[in-house]
This record gives sequence, C-alpha cells and structure tokens, in this order.
Amino acid sequence: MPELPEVETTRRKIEPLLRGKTIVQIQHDAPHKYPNTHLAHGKRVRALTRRGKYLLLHLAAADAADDVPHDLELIVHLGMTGGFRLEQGPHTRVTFELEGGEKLYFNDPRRFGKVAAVRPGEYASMPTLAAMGPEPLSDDFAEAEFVRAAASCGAVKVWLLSQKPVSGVGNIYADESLWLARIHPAQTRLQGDEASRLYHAVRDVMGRAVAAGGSSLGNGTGNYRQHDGEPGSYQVHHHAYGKTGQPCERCGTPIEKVVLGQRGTHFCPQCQVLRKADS
DNA sequence: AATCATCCCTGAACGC
DNA sequence: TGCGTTCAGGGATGAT
Repeated sequence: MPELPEVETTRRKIEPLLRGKTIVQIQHDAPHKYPNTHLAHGKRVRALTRRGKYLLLHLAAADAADDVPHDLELIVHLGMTGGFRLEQGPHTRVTFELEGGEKLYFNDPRRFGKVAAVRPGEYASMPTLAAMGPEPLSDDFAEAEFVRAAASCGAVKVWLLSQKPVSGVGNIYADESLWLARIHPAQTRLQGDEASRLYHAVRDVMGRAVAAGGSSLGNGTGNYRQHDGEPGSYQVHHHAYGKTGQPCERCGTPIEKVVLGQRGTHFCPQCQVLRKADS
C-alpha cells in the first residue's frame, strides 16, 4: 500500500518521463472518479512534486514563458493499489498520452486511487490534502510542535494516520514507528519523552524507507511496484507490520495484532505497554 | 470540533 | 476442484 516512501519513489521514477513533456490527452472512462482531467490537454508538465501521499503535476500552457506560474495542477493519489506502468494492463484506469506518442498508464486494480485537475492550491475537494501536516523529512517538521500537539492527542496511531501531525504516514509505517519508539498504538496524551522518541522514530523509519525505495509486500497484482516493475526493499526491515505471532526482535515476545481505527495494528505487548492516561 | 462507522473496490487467502 | 466468504485499507462522507 503506497505510503510516503512508495509515493516518493514513484515521483522520482516518473519525473524524468514527464518533466517538460506536453500532455496530449488523458483517457479514462470514469469522469466522476477522475474529474476535470481534460483541462490538462495540451499543457506542459513543469514539475512533479509530492505532498504526503499525493503527487502533484504542475501544468502550464505549452508555450508559456518559464517565469509564468503554472495554472493547473493534476493531483494523483495512488490509493491502495495504484501505480504507473509503461505498458497497458488489465487494470489500467487512466492513460496519459504525451507528446511524441509516449504513453504512461495509471494502473489501479481496486480503484481507490484518484486523479483530478484543480487550480493550483485549491484543494477544497480533497480535505486531507488541504489540511496536510508537515513533511516528515523536512525542516518544517518541528519536534517541539509535534511534542506539544501529542500531549493532547487521542489514540496515537489514529492521530498519526490523520496526516495532520505529520504527512505521509500510513498503516505500515505507523506500526513500524510506534514499535521503534516503544509506544502502544492506543496510547493517548503522550508524555514529552514518548513524543520525542516517536518524532525521531518517524523521521528514522521514513528516511530509511525512502532510501530503500519503499516496501513491496507479497507478489499479487495489488502490491506496490515501481513503474518498471522493480520492488522496493524496505519490507525486509519491518519489525511489527505483518509479523503477527513472530518474536519481537527486541524481546522475543510474540507480536500481537489488534484492530484500531478500523486498521490492522501490530505491536509488541512487552515493549509497547499501554500506560494509563493519568499515570 | 472531534470522533466514529460506513462505504468504495477487487484480488488473494481461506474454509468447507 | 470449486465455490462462497472474509480480509486488506486511505480517505471521503455522513452521523453522533
């Protein structure tokens, strides 16, 4: 499931294919699911950026001067199973036709992904993007602010997944970060030392995962792959996610799985103890 | 305002 | 073998 490391890996891989190219046409048969993509026809890709798990194609008229700001953004969210491919497949949902006849295919078996064109910065139709917290690997992600906000948070994993304290953390990296910080996923109102550990754990886990090209799980059609089919490798460094029943690598206690916030949640019951809210 | 359940969607894994 | 059931989950939405 693409989280920030997988989305960033995707961005780096497809940027050279898109930057400077004019989009001739975007084809799909679900106008309600992929709104306003026709506005991108004939526009040039100025840049490909990322906010959290969202990819943003900055588009401007093909003949616009370089110092004229872009006037359209194409937002792409990979959802659970989305990814770009160089060849059409049974789950191709959107086809990007570029100048010179090149094509890039958006593949998405479960159709949770999103593609939409909006005016730059106008994210009202995507409230999670509009309220997105700081990038975990940037200087904007401040420890003091994170610690302050964590002092009054609800269940910490649910809070992390909200994208508000920090962007790009999904189910896998939330479990991994909490394992590393030795905090129970259902812990509320983090103490200062707990929040500080979690802050550094998020940065550490996300940084290492980006460096590894993300995580690739299993070998089914829905699993994350780069556009050229290459898998990431961070899954070999997972300590909690998907490790149900296996011994914790710190203490040997079997990893437990529970459901928290409608999400499968993996943790070590020995290392990650739920502290009473008033203690 | 914050929290929560429901829905979307389909392949894989599972059970009989 | 084959069919039916369950599970996976990011984020929008409506309800509380």
